Formats: sequence, C-alpha cells, structure tokens
Amino acid sequence: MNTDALRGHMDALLLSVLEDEPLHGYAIIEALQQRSGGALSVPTGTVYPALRRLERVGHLTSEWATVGGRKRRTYRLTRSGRAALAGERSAWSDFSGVVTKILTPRSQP
Amino acid sequence: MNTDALRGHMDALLLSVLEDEPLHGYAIIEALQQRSGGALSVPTGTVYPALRRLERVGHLTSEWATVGGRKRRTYRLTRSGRAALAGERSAWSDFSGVVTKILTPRSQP
DNA sequence: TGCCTACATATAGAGAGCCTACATGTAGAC
DNA sequence: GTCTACATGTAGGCTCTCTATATGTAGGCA
Repeated sequence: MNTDALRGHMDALLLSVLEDEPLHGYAIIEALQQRSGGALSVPTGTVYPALRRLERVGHLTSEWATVGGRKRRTYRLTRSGRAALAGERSAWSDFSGVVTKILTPRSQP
Repeated sequence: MNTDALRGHMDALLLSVLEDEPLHGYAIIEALQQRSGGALSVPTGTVYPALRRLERVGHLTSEWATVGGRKRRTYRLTRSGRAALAGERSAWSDFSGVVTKILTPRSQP
C-alpha cells in the first residue's frame, strides 16, 4: 500500500498504536504492520521524524533504554496526546464518511 | 473539513463526480460540496490545477463552451479515467479499512 | 451610473509531510 | 567472517494542497 495516501493521517496511526502501551520506533513500525495484516510497511525515514515532530508538539514523551545491548528510545502518550488521538479519531470518522459517500457509485439516482 | 487530509485522494473524488456526467470546474466544486452535505469546501486553487493534471495524464479530456456569455471548460472522463476511478475506489477501500482497523480502540484485547 | 454578488478560470509562491537513500552501530546465527 | 535482524537517525527531493491574487462576464439593486 502506498503510504503517501497516509499523508495527514500518520499522526493518528502513531498515536493509536501508542495508546495501550509505550513502544520504541522499531516496535511501532512492526505494530503497524501487524495491525494492518501486513498491508502497511512504513519506512523508518517516515516514522522517526514523525515521532520527533509529535514529541516536539507535546503529544509524546520519550526516554532512552538499553535492552539486550541495544539502545531504544521509547515513546509514551502524554495527556495532550490522548486528547489529540480522540480528535484524530473523530476527524477520521468524518473524513472517511465523506470520501466514501462521494466515491460510492450512484448508477440509478 | 481540512482538505489537506485529502492529499492523495483528490483525484478519486474528482473522477467520481465526473463519472455520471461531464462537468466544468466550478460545477465540480459545487458537486463536491453538495455530495458531502456541505462538509467539503475545496478551493479553486486546488481543483483547477488538479483537473489539468488529470487531463495531462490522460484521465480526462476537456472542451470549451460558452453558456450565458460565460466560458466554461467542461471535463469528461476518458476510458483511462474510468479505469483509474475503479483503481482509486479499490485503493480507498483498502486504505480506509486499514486505517479504521488501526484507529479502533482495543481496550480489552 | 456604479457597486456588489455569483459565476468562471487560472497562476504564483509557500509550506507540509512523506519518500528514497544513506550513515551508523550491536547481537546473534551460521 | 559474514549475514540478517534489530535500532535510530539525517539529507535532500518531490508532490500536492493551500492562500492570495488576477481577470472577466452577467445580473440585481440603489
């Protein structure tokens, strides 16, 4: 799937996978892949900058950890992030409803 | 609604409103507004360049007409455009399914 | 007569955000 | 010793949408 279509919805996806538990970047990519049934393969060059952007605006916080000799930066939703997620869900609902409506064929009007 | 979220889906919408009948740019904008129940207000600076782009790649053809002293450029789907529309619908179905799945809360897993 | 709104098309410049490609390094399997 | 999986990050480019502006006609109204 062309993730270019995700433009503008990436934030929602990232916030959503972080809702239940904190994760590091690599794990987030895997979570997106699993939850999409393998359809979504988001490149690292998209995820890492996006996570930093979300942290910059206050929706995420991060801390470094070392697990098995590897350094991980684990991201966690802030209160603001949870609010943003709720907003994104609502926006997605509206948006997808409108697009679906317009895309639905109306052969016999 | 923020039409920036439409990035990547605008083509699908334009092709879809042109499916049943040829329309000119201004009428396309009104059609999008009506079909969305007033939620979508796409600026002219988005629609006109997009139509030209779709014509350039062969999904649309256009011809000038004068109606009531005003010049209109009426766009019509080509065969390639119909095929593209089918592809866009399928892509939207996949895309929205994946996003909805990931955004759906999973409180009790 | 002059102004305003609706109709109608178009371009320039800016900005956002996603992409590809590359850089760097560890751990463990073979 | 080499390869794959794990793990993070930056640089530069590209596409598409946005805002703002320009141009012009038709018709209503004062």
